Amino acid sequence: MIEISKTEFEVMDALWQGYPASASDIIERLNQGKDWHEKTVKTLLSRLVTKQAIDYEKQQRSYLYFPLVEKSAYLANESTSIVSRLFAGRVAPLVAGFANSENLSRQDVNELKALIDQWEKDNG
Amino acid sequence: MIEISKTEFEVMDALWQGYPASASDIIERLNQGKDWHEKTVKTLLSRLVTKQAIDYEKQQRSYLYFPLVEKSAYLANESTSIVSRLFAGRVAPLVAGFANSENLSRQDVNELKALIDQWEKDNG
DNA sequence: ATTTAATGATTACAGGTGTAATCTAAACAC
DNA sequence: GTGTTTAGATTACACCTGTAATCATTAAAT
Repeated sequence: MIEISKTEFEVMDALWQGYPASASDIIERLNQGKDWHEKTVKTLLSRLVTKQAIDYEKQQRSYLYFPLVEKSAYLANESTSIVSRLFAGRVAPLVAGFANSENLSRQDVNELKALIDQWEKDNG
Repeated sequence: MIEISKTEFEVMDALWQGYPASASDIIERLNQGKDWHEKTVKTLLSRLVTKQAIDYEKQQRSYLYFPLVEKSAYLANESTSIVSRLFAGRVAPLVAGFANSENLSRQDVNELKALIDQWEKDNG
C-alpha cells in the first residue's frame, strides 16, 4: 500500500471532497480549516503524484487532479495496519480503550449496535 | 504526547513485556520475532531515553531500562489521535470498515457486545 | 509587444527514521 | 597486567517530512 504522510492525507482528503480539482481548488478547500502556504500544498500535490496516490490531466496551463485511491479503500487499509500494529489485529481492544477514556458517544454506541446486528445477520 | 516511531514502538512493546530489563533482554525478546541488529536496538533505546519514553538505572556496567509511559495510556492516546485524524474522532466508522472487509471476528463481536452492555449500564 | 501574474518544476533545508558501524572505556580471561 | 570482549556513546548516512522559496514558462493585461 502507498505510504501517505499526515499532511499528504489532508491534501488527499481535500481532493476526495470533489474531483477533478485544480491546485487552487485544493488550496481553497484546505484554507477553510488550515492555513498552509500555496507552495506547501503544491509540493504535497507533487509528492502525491510521485507516490501514485493521485494523478492529473493537463487542462491548458494548469492541472486537474484526481485520486487514484478511494478514500474508503485507503481508510480500510490504514485501519487494518494500525490495528494490527497496535492491537495485534483485533479491533475490540481499541474500542475498549475508547470506552474507558470516555471517548465513546451515544451515536457511536448506536452505530456499533447496528453494525453488530448486521454482522450477526450475515455471519451465523 | 511523546511521538514514538514504528520501530521505537516495537522496542517499547518488548520492554512492556517485563521490566526493568537490560538491553540484551530487549534484544533477545525482539529477536523472537524480528531480526534486528543489536546496534539498531541500542540506537532505538537511546532515542527512547532522549524522548523520555523510557529511563534506566545504572547496574554496574550496563543499564536496566523501564518505561516512563504505560502501554495502556500510550495506546489510548494513539488511538484517539488516529481516530481523530482519520475518522473525525468517531470510532464506529472504523469498526464499520473492519466489518466490511471481513476483519471482524466472532471474538471481536462478543467483546464489543460486552463492552457496549457495560457502557449502557454506566451511561443511561 | 512587453510587463506582470500565475503554474508547475526544481531546489532548499532542518529534523525525524531506519539501519547500522565505529569509538571509547570498563570488565573479564589468562 | 595485557589482550579481548562488551556496554553504551558517538557518528553515519540515505530517505522521508514539513514547510516553503526560487526558477522557468506560459497566459493575461495593457
